[in-house]
Amino acid sequence: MTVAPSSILSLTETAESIGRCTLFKGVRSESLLRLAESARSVFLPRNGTLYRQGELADDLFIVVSGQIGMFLPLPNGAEKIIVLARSCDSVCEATAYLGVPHTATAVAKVDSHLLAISSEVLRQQAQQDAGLACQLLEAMSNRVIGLISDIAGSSPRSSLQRLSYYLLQFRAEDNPRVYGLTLPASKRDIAAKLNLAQASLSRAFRQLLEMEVIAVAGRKIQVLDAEALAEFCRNGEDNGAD
Amino acid sequence: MTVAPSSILSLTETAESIGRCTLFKGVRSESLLRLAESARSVFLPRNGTLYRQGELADDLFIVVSGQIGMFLPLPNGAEKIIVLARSCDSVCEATAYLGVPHTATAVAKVDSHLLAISSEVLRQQAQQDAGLACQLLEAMSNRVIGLISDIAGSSPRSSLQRLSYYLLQFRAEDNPRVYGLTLPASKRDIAAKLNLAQASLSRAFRQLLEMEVIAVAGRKIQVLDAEALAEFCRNGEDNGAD
DNA sequence: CGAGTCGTTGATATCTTTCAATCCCTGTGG
DNA sequence: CCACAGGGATTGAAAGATATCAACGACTCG
Repeated sequence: MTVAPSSILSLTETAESIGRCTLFKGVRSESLLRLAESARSVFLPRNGTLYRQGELADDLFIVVSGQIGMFLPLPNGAEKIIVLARSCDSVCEATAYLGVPHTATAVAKVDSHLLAISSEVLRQQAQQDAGLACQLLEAMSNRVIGLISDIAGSSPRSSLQRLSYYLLQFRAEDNPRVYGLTLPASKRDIAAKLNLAQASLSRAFRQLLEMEVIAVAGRKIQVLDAEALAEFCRNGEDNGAD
Repeated sequence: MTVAPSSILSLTETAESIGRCTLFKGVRSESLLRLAESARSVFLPRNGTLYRQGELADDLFIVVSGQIGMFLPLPNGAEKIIVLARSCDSVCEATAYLGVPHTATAVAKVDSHLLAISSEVLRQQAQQDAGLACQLLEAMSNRVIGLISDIAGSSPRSSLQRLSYYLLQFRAEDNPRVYGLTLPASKRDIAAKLNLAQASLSRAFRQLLEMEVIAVAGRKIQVLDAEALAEFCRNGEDNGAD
C-alpha cells in the first residue's frame, strides 16, 4: 500500500473531497477540516491489499476513485465478498470507529485512490459535533440494513433465488417490469458475494436466460420480467409466464 | 402485541431501565429522561409478534426481560434468524433510526417485556446530545461487526464448520482449550441462525460428539478441544488429535 | 501473435435437504 | 404415583442441488 502525504492536495481540497463522500454529506466544514488534517492519501494498485483481517483499524477509508472489495477468506480457499465499495463509498466504518481489528480483508479490484482518515480524530470529532455523529449514524444504519439484505440474499439455498434476489436489488423505485443494469464487478466477484461457485452462478444466469427472464450482454443485463424474478424469490420455483 | 402505558413505572424508573441497556450506557440522565417520556411499555407473550418485515419502524425496542428473535422468512417456508436479543439488548436500531420499514420480523421466543422508544425522539435527542449519538454509534458499530461475523459463520458450506465457528464464539478472551457454554436458544433456532436444517445441525453435533471434541447435555455444552474446532473452521477437515 | 484472465460447459462426487418415524423429556391430569 | 399428551431432538433413507475439477472458447493487452 502506497502512502503519500496528503499535501498533494490542499487542506480545503481534501476537506471537500471528504465532504463529497456520502458518509460525510452535510457535515459542517469545520469538522471536515479537522478530519482533512488527519487524512492521508493512499494509492492502491489493482490487487493491492488495503488491510488484512485481524489488523488493527486505525483509519477510516474513503474511496476517491477505483473499487475496493472487502472479503472474508473462506476455509476452502474461496472467499466471500461482503462489500464492494466504489467512489464516494467508505470502508470499515465500524471497525475504525471502534478501533478494533478489521473483520475482513480489503483489496483493490482496480487501481484505486483513497483517503485515510484517522479513526482517533474521527471519534474526537464525533464527540464534539453531533451533526457529524448523526451523519455517521445514518450511514452505519444503512450499512446494517445492507448487511441484513445481503444475509437475506445469501440465505436461500437455491442459486436461482440468490441471483434473482441480487438482480432485483437493481430495480428502480417504481418497480418497473423491465429494466437494465450493469454488474458492478466481475461475475467471479458477484459469485463470491452470493456465496456461489463461479460455475454455479454461470448456470444460474443461463437458466434465467433460457427462461427469457433476462438478456445478457457481458456485464450489461436486461431484466425482461422482474415479476418473474420476484416470484423465484418467493417460491423458488419457476412459474414462467402466467 | 399488548401495549401498556409506561405510567406503571415512574419516569425516572423508566429512564433508569433505559440507562441499563447497553445501547444507552453512560448517556446523560437528561437525555435518558427525554427518551423515557416517549417510552411505552410492551408486553409480548411467547410467540407474539413484535413487528413484521415491511412495517414502518416507529420505535426502537429495548428488551427488559425475555427473548426476542429477529428472523427473515425464507422462500421455502423456513426462516433465517438474524439476531436473538435478550435482556438489555436492543432491537432494530438501524431501521428505527432511519424510520424505514423493518427488514425482518420479530417475535418473542418466551414471554417478554420491552420498552418502545419513539424513533423520532431518538433522532431528536441524538442531534442534541453528541454523547448519545456516539453511544448509538458504538452500538451500531458492534452490530455491524456482529453481522459480519454472522456472515462469516454462515458462509462456509459445511455444517461442521458452521457449528464449529458458532461454538467458538463462546470462547473466552484467553482462548482456553476447554470451556463450557449454554446454548442461548433451542437447537431449532440455532439451526435457523446457522442456515441449517434441524436435522443437519443435529448430525453436526453428533459428529463433534463422536470425535470427542465436545460433550453435550441438553443445552449445556462442554467444548473439550477448542483448537480442534478452530482447525475445522480453517480446513474443513478433521485432523482429530495431533 | 502469444499470454493471461474471464466466462462457459461437462461429468462426477459430496453434501444438505426433505420427509417421516421414533425417542426423549416435561408438565399435566387422573 | 402412573399414564398421557406435546414439543423438541434424533435418526434413517432417498432425492436434489451445488461444489469441484478440468477443459474449452472468448476477449483483452502488450
